[in-house]
Amino acid sequence: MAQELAKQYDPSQVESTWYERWMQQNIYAFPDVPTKKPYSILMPPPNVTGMLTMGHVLNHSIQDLYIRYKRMSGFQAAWFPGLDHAGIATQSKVEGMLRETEGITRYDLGREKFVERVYEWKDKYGGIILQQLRSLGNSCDWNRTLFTMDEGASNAVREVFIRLFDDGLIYRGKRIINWSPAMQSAISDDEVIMKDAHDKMYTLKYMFEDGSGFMSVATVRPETIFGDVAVAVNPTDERYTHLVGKMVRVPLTDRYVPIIADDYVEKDFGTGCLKITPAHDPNDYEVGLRHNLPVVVSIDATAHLNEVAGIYNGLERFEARKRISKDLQEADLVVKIEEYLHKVGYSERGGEAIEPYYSDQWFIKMKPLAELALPPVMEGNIRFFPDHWTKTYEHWMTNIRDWCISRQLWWGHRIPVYYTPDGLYTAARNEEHARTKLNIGADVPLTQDEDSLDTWCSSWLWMLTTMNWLSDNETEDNDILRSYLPTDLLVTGPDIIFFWVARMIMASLYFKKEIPFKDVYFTSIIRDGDGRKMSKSLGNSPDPLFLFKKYGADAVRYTTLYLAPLGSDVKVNVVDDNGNADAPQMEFGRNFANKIWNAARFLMMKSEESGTSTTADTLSDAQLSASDKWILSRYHTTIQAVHDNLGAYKITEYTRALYDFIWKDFCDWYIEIMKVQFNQTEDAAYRQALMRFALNIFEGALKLLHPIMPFMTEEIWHVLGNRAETESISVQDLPVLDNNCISTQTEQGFEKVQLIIEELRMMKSQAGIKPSERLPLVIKCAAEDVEFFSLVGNVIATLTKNDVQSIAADVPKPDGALSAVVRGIELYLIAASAIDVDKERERLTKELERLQNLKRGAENKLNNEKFVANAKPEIIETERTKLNTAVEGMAKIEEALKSL
RNA sequence: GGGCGCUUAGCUCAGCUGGUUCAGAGCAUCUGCCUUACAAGCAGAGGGUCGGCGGUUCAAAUCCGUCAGCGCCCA
Repeated sequence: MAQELAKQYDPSQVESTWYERWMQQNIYAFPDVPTKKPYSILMPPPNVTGMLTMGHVLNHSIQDLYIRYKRMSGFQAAWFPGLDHAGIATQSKVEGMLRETEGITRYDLGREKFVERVYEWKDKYGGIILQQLRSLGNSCDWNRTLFTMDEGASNAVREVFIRLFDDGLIYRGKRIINWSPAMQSAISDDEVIMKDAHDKMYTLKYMFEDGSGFMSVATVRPETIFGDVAVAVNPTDERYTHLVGKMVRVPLTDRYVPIIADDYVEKDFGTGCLKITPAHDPNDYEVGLRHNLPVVVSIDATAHLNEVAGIYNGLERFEARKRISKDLQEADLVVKIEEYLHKVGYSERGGEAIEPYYSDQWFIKMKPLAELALPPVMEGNIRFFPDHWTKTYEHWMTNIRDWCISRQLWWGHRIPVYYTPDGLYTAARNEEHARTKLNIGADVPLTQDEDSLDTWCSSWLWMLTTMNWLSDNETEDNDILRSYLPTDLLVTGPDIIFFWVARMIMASLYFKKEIPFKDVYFTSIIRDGDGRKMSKSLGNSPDPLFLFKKYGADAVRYTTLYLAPLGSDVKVNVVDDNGNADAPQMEFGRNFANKIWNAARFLMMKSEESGTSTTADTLSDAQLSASDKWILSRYHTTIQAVHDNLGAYKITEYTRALYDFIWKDFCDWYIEIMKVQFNQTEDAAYRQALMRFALNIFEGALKLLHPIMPFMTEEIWHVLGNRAETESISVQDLPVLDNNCISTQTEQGFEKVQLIIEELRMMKSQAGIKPSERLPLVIKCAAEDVEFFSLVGNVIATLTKNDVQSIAADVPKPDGALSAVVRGIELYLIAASAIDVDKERERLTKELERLQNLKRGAENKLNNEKFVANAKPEIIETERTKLNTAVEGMAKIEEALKSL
């Protein structure tokens, strides 16, 4: 214990050292067959696209908190880590990098070379991310790290495709899908972000075939007129019913299209006439299907107009809009142009406007899966925290739409479908398998589908692939699955409730007939000072590593969880620090860490002074002072609070309970009292026992705090106990709750002592007397309390820097003294010089007013018959006590005022 | 248009299964302290009619309704 501790806590050295030792000891690995009751968590795999954000810090801190908490509660803690290949996001990053650094596109490299380059990227950034997660302190079993493109995971993805195909749940078809022109790929509905757009509403003239005038048709996309196949009106719209069946001419063309009637058209919208362009609008597509209309594609995959557009062939869509708008006006085919605010879909990745695109894609039929996945959540077998997300989940599941899973990307799992030249196709593991399924010979050439699968086609199997399900194409069950599925907790952001959470529930139930997890904790969304969500794309998140370096990972973890309540977003102010985004609120956690560090320094110093040892006896029951009993009661109350709050996922409450106990109760009060107790005797055995007592509580508090501040608690636990490097606090048991130690009576008694001390300090402060000026103190209390206050008198005197003159039931009020009444106890401080009578009168009058209000409030209640009749007895009793103490106190203060 | 959430001190947020002297914490501000654990600290102080209105109740920051503002999700 001879180690010198710095005055200020320096996390940098401590954190890296301990993480390395934990890894060397391999203490976070877990066996396939648990030796204890298992508790498992699936880590949502971070993307390999770049750096982590504050959101990851929050999410991973919560997971690590629960894993460590359960590990210290006697469970086999099993945290499965991994990384996600993030198809579209990663491919776009790598393409961007190639464009900027080498001026080339993926087509210049070809598929194979391009994928090699993406793997290089993945190795680099995946490595960085894993390093960041280590810096955070994650106690997962890294030996089990799974990458979604690993062979085992890929096998499962392929097998799942084949099964769903064979079960008739996967189909291929021409549909309108969301097309990202930048990525040259389909994207799912969930990857489209709707944003307000200021556009123009054009009302165009569609001339009648017989020359009898025109229909006014409103559109925001005049560039799509070449794909028009009809003009639709509402069947109940009397303005137009007589026109249904007539033909009108598409502006700027020689084509005529019919006027049709369809419910989809809103009479009040625009002119009530809608142009129908099935190839370029999903709603129009549905209308087209109902009326057997052709699909005319006029915009190609690169968002340029095609040959159908005649002289506009080859123009980019927005350029075309300008040209066509101008030409329409010159041809007198425009009725009016108005400003129009509406929602437009943009690609989550590329950021460009989505182009609805008519093309061949692969889909999963979602309805049968949704029917499986809804009941467990509605019936509470899977619980959401906060609970209100179940409504969102229910709505999505009951309005489910088929999932477009094909992506025209090179980075991802290639679709395992093989085609013959005759157009036969099937899903298979390989060509041989496909030939068997198609019953064709080796001479028939086969080609594999060029497209890749949506990234979530691997993520939705995460609870299975992390446990090696079908990793060899065949093994349906194994020790890991039997032991750890369903997992206990999933921690994730509510923004991926559909992408991921819902689909995992579907996949788990469909393929394994088992729920994937029991509890789902939806984290807060972290926003910057302006309320914007922190994200990689916005670049408004501080770099976690910068924050770790400046404040310590423990401090960042602690502050983040302290700030992030269940169920609502959290704002973190971001300021600039020499070019780095900084979050000054993290000082809160850093200061807390420093406080704990210094408490440890103090305890160590006194331990050495007393010569106590880890094996020394603690205080006997008979030796416990009122203060000792009080801190013991607070300590066990805190243990209870930790379990209650973590059990209810009230993480913020957990952080507050520990903050209050350690800083307020232990440091502000108990340590100061300990000093008094330590110094008032020379008894070495008592001093050692006292230190042992305090150390036991402090080490217990460290254990309770370890799940959220793993590094610092480990360091201090070693220093205080002089423990070997191979030991770890993270595999110790949490302190055991003893309800016998919790006493409201003890706590209330001590509360009086606290109030008296605070009152005495305030009396000096307000009278302008220096805190350090020692004054004689007289305490006048009820006879039965004299003994109690005599025992704590020294504490009161020392903590207020006064000297006890007398503690008795019947002392006369000293002359020229400052006086106060606290809970019926009279306090007198005998000032050396004349007291300021005006100030004293002011202070006493203020207190008198406060008591008068208290008295009035209590009286009003007690005089109210209905209150006395309805309120719970203990509430009534409290009001009576309140009234009595107020009346008593007032009498004493009035007396004091008179004698001034 | 439908659904969900938020609004408490200058700032960031607790408290909200209604009642313990309940209006709190941290930061910021002001005053005094380098008291041998800690100035990243200690001791004190000021600061809010708990978004507006209405209701239920003996009792509302807490429950209900409504309005306003902000945010998110889905059409």
